[in-house]
Amino acid sequence: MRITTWNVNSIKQRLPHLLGFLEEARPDVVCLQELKCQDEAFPGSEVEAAGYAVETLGQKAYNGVALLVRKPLVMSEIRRGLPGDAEDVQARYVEALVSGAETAPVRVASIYLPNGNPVDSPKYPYKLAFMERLRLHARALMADEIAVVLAGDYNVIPEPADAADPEAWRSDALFLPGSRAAFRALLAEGYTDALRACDPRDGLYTFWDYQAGCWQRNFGIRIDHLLLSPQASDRLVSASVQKHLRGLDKPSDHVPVTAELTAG
DNA sequence: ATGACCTAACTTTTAGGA
Repeated sequence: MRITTWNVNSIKQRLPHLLGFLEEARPDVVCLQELKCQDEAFPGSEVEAAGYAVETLGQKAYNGVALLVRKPLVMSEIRRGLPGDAEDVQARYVEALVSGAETAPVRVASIYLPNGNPVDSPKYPYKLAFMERLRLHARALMADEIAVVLAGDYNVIPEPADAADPEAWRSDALFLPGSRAAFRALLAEGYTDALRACDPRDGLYTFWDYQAGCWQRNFGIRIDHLLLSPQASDRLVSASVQKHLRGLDKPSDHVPVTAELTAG
């Protein structure tokens, strides 16, 4: 079972790339972030025609997340939004139980974690509060003792090895000690960083800014992650970054990251 | 030298992104 996370930076702009990726990679589950459209504007018929069922949590212009599962897999127990964020109107979390006849169930979440910049604005405490709500929910999900995959754009550079030039990010919300500590607190609940578990090398990046020739200079950072519960980690076969998509015309600034799990 | 993108929106300029 292949599970992909991808911040597409506008689903309308990226639909051709998404359809091409679905065809070439044939992932079983895709977690999308930054749809930048409302639910009714999501290109559901095109994605369904490609063989996928869809659950979205859209928002006009900003944010927006979705889950795609390849038929005949099905989604149930859909959750939109994290517990405790009733007053939070930003569309950043959608979760479902994914199951099939020959596949042990996996609970999958698509997460678009707040950026948090500028750090002296309310956006940074909002980021940390979101991460704390996520940690508490991640802990609660452990009680089910089933495979859980929390996938998305975390907007956190976990370690210096996850940036081409860590010094350039020293005072940025993506790399501040508080953001990194909150990410480690998620891991401390018992979750495994799938890509890092499979590949210890430096230079694994998932985002390159559009500006300043960052892609051409490989000035990247690793901020898109799949966190696996022990039951999911036991099934982990491989994880990889689909870097080639950043080189296409009109790319997203993020590329897909995929973890492969055994069927059961 | 200190710039260099991209996207959506009540678009000719701004806000947000990272």
